[in-house]
Amino acid sequence: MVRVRLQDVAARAGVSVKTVSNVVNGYRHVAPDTRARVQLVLDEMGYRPNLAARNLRAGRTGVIALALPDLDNPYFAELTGSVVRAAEKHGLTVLVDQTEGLRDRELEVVEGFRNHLIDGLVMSPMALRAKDLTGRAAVDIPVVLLGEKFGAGAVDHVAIDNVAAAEAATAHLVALGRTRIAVVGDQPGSRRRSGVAHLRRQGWERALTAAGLDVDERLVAPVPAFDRQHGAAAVAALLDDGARPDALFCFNDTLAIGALRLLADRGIDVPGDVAVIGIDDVAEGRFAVPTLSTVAPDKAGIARTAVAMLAERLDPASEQRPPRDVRAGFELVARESTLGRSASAVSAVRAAAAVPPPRGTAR
Amino acid sequence: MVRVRLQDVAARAGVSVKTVSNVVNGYRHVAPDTRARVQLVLDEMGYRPNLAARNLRAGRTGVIALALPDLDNPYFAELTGSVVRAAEKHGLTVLVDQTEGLRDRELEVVEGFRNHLIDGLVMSPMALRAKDLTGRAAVDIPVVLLGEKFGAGAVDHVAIDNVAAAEAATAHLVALGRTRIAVVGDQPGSRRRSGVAHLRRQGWERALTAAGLDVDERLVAPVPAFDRQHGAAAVAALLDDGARPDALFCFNDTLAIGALRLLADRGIDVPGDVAVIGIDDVAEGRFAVPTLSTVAPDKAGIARTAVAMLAERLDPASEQRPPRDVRAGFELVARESTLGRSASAVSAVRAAAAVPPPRGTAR
DNA sequence: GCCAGGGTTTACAACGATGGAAACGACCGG
DNA sequence: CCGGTCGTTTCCATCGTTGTAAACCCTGGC
Repeated sequence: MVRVRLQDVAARAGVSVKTVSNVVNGYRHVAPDTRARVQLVLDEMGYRPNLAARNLRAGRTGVIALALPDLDNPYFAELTGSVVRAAEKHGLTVLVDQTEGLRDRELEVVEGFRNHLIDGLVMSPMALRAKDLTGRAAVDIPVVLLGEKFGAGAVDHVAIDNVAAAEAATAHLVALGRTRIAVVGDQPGSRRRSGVAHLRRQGWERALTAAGLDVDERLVAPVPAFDRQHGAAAVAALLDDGARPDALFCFNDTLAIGALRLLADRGIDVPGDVAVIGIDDVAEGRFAVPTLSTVAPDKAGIARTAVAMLAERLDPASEQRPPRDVRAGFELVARESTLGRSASAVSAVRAAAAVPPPRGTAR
Repeated sequence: MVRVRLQDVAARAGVSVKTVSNVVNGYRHVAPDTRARVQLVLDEMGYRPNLAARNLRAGRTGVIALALPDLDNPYFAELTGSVVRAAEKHGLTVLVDQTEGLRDRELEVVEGFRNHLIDGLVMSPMALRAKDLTGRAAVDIPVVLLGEKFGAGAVDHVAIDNVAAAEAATAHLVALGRTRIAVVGDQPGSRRRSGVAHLRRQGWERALTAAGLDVDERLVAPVPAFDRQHGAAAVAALLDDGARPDALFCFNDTLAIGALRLLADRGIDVPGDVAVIGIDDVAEGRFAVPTLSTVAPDKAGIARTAVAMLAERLDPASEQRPPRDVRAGFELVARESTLGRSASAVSAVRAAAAVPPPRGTAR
C-alpha cells in the first residue's frame, strides 16, 4: 500500500542502495548471504521498482504504441489482440491510440506527443502523407507501418500484397462462373495510389481483365468508410441503380457483413443470386449466415513480424539495416457465401508469399 | 531526430534551464520578450519534453491500464474503444493488458508489475478473488472493477444489474409466449456467487418463477467460455439431448451469435421455432441474420463512469470517498431474433437504473 | 539617493534507479 | 609478511524535469 524505495529496503537490510539494486537486478557479484538477507527484506516490504525512474535512467520504457483508426472495427480489434500478445514475448507492453483515421490525430502520434514514453510505434495509417514522417517535428523513434503504405520506404512496412489478394478473391468468383462482379469499398476521393482501396480495386481489374471480362464502372460501389453500415448502404445504392451484379467483392469483411445483411433484407439469395467475398477473415465472418468467404491475411504473422521488426530496431546491439517492406502471407478461404451450403471451409488457394521472419525474431 | 533537452534549448537561447521549463509550462512570470525568444528556439529545435523524467518528478504518468480477458471478444473490443475515448477527455492514455481470464495474469496486473508506470487500473476480472485485492503485495493504485464483482466493496465497481438484465431478457421471451426457455452460458464450475453467469442465471430463474414456469435443469446449457464456438456447441448439445427449447436466452451476444449459426445449420427457424436473445448489444448483432435481440448495457456510460471514478481518485485535490458501486443503465432491444422480420429495432423496455455520473466527471 | 516591493531569473535539490569507478576486505603466492 | 588479485560493497554522478527559495533587477516613493 505504501511506496517502498530501494533506500527503504537498504536502510532496513543495513546495506547500501546499490547493493539492493544489485540484488533486484540479479547482478553477479553479491555474496550469497547478503543476497538472501536483502531478498528477505525485499519480500517483506513488498518492494516494486519505480519504472518511471528506471526508464529515465535507461532511456527506454518497454512500451510501444499501437495507433489504429478504431477498435470497433473487428479486424483492428483482432489485430490488436495479436500485437499485444506478440509484444509480450518481447517484454513490451502496448499502449493503444485511436486515431479515428484523422490526419491530425495521426500526426499527433507521429510527432511524438508521447515522447520518451514509448520506445516505438506500430501504426496503421489512413490519412498520413509521406512527408509527415520526414518533417522536422517527426518521429525520433522506430516506426512500423501496417497496411497502407506511402512515399518511399522511409520506415518499415508490413502488409499483404493487396493487389494479389484482391485478384485472388475476384478470380475465385470468376472461377465460380460469375461475370458481373461488383466491388464494394472503392474510395475515389482518395488520390493515394498506395491506398488499400486503390490497390484492391487494381487487383479486381486485373482479375477481370485476365478473365476477359469488362471493367464496368457501374459495378463500382464507393463507401465513405469500411464498416457494416456503409457496406449495406453501398450495396443498396448499387442495386437501386439497376446494376445487376451476380457477385460482390467487398474490400473487407465488415463491408461484406453489411452487404450480406442488405441482401437478406431484399430477399436475395447468397450465393444463389449473388456470391459475396470479403478480405480480413474476421471471426464474425466464420459465424455469419451464410458463412463469409474471404481472403485471410496472416494476422498473427503480421503482428509478430511488426513487433519483431520494432524490437530489432530497439535493440542497440543490432546494427541498423535499411527499412524493409515485408509481404505477409494470405490464404483464400471459401465458405458458404460463395460455395453455398455444401461449403466446408475449403482453403482453395494458398498464397505463395511467405512471411520471412526478420532476424532475431523471438520464436 | 535527435533528442533535445531543456538544457540544449537553454544554452542556445542564453537563459537558464528553469526559464525554458517555465516557458514550456506557461508559467506566469516570464518577460514577454524572453518568452518569445525561448519559444522560437523551442520551435526551431523541435523540443519535446521527456515524459519519463516528468513522470518521475511528478509521481504520476497520465497512463492507466485496462485489463480485460480478450480483445477478440467484440464486447471487450467495443468497451476498450469507449474507455480509450473517455480517458482521452481526462488527459489519460490507456495501456491494454490481456489477461486471458487467467488468475495468474490478473494477479500480475493487480500486484502492480507496471508499478509507477500506470496511475490507475480499470479491470474486468474473471478469476480474481476478494483477498487478491487486499493482500500485502496488492495494488497501491486506484482500481475500478467492471462487470464481475467480488468480496466486500474494497474498490470501485461499475456494472449493470445483471440479475435485472437477465430477468428483462427472459421476461421478453415469456411475453412472446415462449414457455421452454433455455439458457446458454451457465458456468456451474464457478462457485462464485457474484459471477456474471451466476447472476444472469438467477435473473432467468426469477423471471421464470414470476411467470409461473418451471426451472428445468435440462434447459441449462453450460459453456467453458463465452465465445461463438462454445455458444454453437452448447446449443448443439442442448438439442441433441432432446431438450426442446422454444427460446434461448444466451448470457452474451457472442454466445447468441454462435447459437444462431447452429440453428441455421440445423434448419431451425428463428424466431419461428426458437427465439434467441443475448446481452451486450455488440455491433455484430445488429447486422446478424436475423438481427439479434439483446439487452444493451450503456457501454459508453460504463466507460465514462469508470474512467471518471478513476480520475477522481487520481486527483489529489479531491477528498477520498469510500468505494462506490455504480449501476449502469441498460435497455432491452428487441430485433428479428425474437420478433421476426417485422421487427424494426424496437426499444421495448428502458431500464430504470440510471448512471449517476460521479462528481467531477468531465463533460 | 536609498529602500521597499514587485516581477523576473537563476541555483539547487530533489524524484528513484543504475553504471562506473573506487574502496574495502579476504585470500593467496612469493 | 607484503603486494596483488579477486570478489563484494559502496560512493558518486547521472538520466531530464520541476518546486522552492534565493538572487537579481528595475521602478517608484520618500
